[in-house]
Amino acid sequence: MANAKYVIVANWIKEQIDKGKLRHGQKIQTEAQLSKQFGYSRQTIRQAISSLINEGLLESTQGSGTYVRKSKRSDQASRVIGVITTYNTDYIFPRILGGMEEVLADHEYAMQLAFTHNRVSDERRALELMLQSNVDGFIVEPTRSALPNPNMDLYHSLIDQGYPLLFINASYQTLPTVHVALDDRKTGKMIYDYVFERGHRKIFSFFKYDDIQGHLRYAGANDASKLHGEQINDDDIYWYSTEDFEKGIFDQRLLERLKNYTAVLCYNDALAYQLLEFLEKHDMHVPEELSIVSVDHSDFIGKSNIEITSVVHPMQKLGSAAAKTMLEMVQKPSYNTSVDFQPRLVEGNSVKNIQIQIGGQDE
Amino acid sequence: MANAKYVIVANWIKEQIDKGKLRHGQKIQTEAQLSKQFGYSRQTIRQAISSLINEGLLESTQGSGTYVRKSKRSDQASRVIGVITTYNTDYIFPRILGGMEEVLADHEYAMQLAFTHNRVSDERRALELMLQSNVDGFIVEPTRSALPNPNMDLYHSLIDQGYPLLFINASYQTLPTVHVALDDRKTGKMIYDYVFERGHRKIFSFFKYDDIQGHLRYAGANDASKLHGEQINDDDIYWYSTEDFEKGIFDQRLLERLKNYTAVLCYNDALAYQLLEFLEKHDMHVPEELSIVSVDHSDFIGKSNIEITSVVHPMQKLGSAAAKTMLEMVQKPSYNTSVDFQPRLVEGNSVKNIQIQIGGQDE
DNA sequence: ACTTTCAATTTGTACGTACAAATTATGTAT
DNA sequence: ATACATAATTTGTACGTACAAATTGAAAGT
Repeated sequence: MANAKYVIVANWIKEQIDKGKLRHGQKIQTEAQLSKQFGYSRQTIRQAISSLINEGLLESTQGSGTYVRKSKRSDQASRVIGVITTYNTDYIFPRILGGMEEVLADHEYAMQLAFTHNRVSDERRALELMLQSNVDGFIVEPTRSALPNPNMDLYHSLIDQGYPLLFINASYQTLPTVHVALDDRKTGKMIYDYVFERGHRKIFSFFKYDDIQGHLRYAGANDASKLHGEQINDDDIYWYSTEDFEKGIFDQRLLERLKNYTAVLCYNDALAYQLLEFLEKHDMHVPEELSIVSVDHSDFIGKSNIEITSVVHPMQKLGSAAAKTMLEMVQKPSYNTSVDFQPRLVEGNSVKNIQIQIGGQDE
Repeated sequence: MANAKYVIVANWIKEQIDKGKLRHGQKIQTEAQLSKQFGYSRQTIRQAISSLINEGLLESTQGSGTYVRKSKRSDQASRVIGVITTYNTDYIFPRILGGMEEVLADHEYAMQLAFTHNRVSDERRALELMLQSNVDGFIVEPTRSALPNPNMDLYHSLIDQGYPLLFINASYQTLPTVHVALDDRKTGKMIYDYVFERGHRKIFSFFKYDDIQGHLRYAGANDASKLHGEQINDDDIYWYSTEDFEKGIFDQRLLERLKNYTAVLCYNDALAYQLLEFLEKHDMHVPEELSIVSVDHSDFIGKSNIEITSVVHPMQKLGSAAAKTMLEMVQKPSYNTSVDFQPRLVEGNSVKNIQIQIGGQDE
């Protein structure tokens, strides 16, 4: 190795920054001090510092001193926003991206895109790639937001470096940041209320356990049940993960289980329409025998004539709101106004009205 | 101004490069020569050269000399591929992008995305944005590929600058470049052949006139008709544009017109399923009264139970093939192998077999 | 309490020397 | 003619000095 002296000094300063002994914006030793410390001439020290300035790690002001740069990037805006979502094949993501792209393009910003396929390893790779290619800010749809996330180190260093970070659809619980999302708790409450008000008392639910939206929609449904003096039991819920869904969760046993209920709350339309198809294949009629209510109000229509009653997902609006928020954040680093879209339910013909009695809210 | 000496020297060298007196790859004067020429010390000259090296204009080799860099851009790969498509909301684009993203991410490349909404002004904006943000190559789905394109200046300067440029789905006729696409001419031939072989002789067609795919599929259908000794008349074709389709092209007059035919060739599924819905609303049965064949084989299913017979669009495969081709082009600038996907037809139940006579191919 | 002035500190510019390391050109031996 | 050793050339590292320019903080003045 036997490096040159100035390389030794440069590496030493780098280490100090990495170790955290020198923080962003902090002043480093003066050239004279370093010269004395290492026993090298001031010129050699200057060469070391000069190389680090070129790397963008330091900046110095005549008469004042040399400082650690606040962030590697702030020098020039690249006018590119990094967007990381789980999928693009789904029914809502293309719309979200469309909404974003429109706003970003209007403001002469480009969009850099990566998908995580809801896998944290892909999320890591996506974040690292985008950090390398110098984006101005990050719009991220969390991956497995309800589970411990191994990429928190990256998110934290990202925040430390001053990158605007905005989450859509959900946010990580351990990371207090700005978000643009559907109010999932109220959404859960709304779909429970809807079937309850139409007389349903035996209510089954499908919720995702790896996304925080599943937790929140469950919590909302729970809120609603308690307000009505009801209680959701563990048996009334089917928790599933992304992988479970991909493998397929419907079988004979589940069919038998569902026969004890009159209504089903679905985490989203992807599940709801699969359920609908499954039920019709096994001659269980919707909504006569079983009512279904869901979330997303996607316009993909199954083979049946049933249109599922569901809460509307803002999609385009969510995308454009996220883009607008991000552009605010890029300009004002202090901007931290989250957007929560209030749920709105659109009626289809998937819920049967079985009004037992008028005003019969108590048991 | 009264600049520092090293700034004077640096500016002088810059001028020499700009004036063309020093060309890319050429060796500049030695430090000793410059020192003598300016009457400044070698250290001062070194400082000037050092600043230009940091700007990326020069590079020097110990023992050999200092040289003008070949080009500003090729020095560092940004590992970002620019992708410009018309839409993302459609049924095929999310899949194409998905296929691309997978391959690019696997090779640690990021994807920068913009949509043109099939408008040349948006295409221009997208190209300009991407040129600014330093991408390594362009994957472009042409906008209104059949009409004269006002952005040819940008495409030409892009090629001149040595950017790899790859077109998907279609290509501009005036621009000889690499492409990855479905063989649209054969596709047109295939759908014509399919209905012809099932006895249809009164064949109507819907083709887009602003995309070259429309022209090619029409040409293919024409090829087929001639081989069968038939002739497509002008009255047998409905030419439409992106705007026409958005406004809606189906009306009573068209319905009357279609009653003279037994089969319809559709440019793509977006049109075919709208046509299907329109026909059913007006009590015209498919395929009993009118057969439909189309292109894309999208899996979105209309309210009816009809599944339209159509040529499969490669989608994911096309996306990943495009990404792979682009990565080849980035590595080898000479790479110019286009990929043409051969059409494959998947049968639904939208075409009636009206075999008039066996082997009755003449007239 | 506020401003002004001035000195000390710190980085920036400029020149000089010396030798090391890599490349290139030259000359010599085979 | 080819291979090898050697010299010359050219950039890289390192130290030194000197002064300029900008900032900072303390002292002095109002």
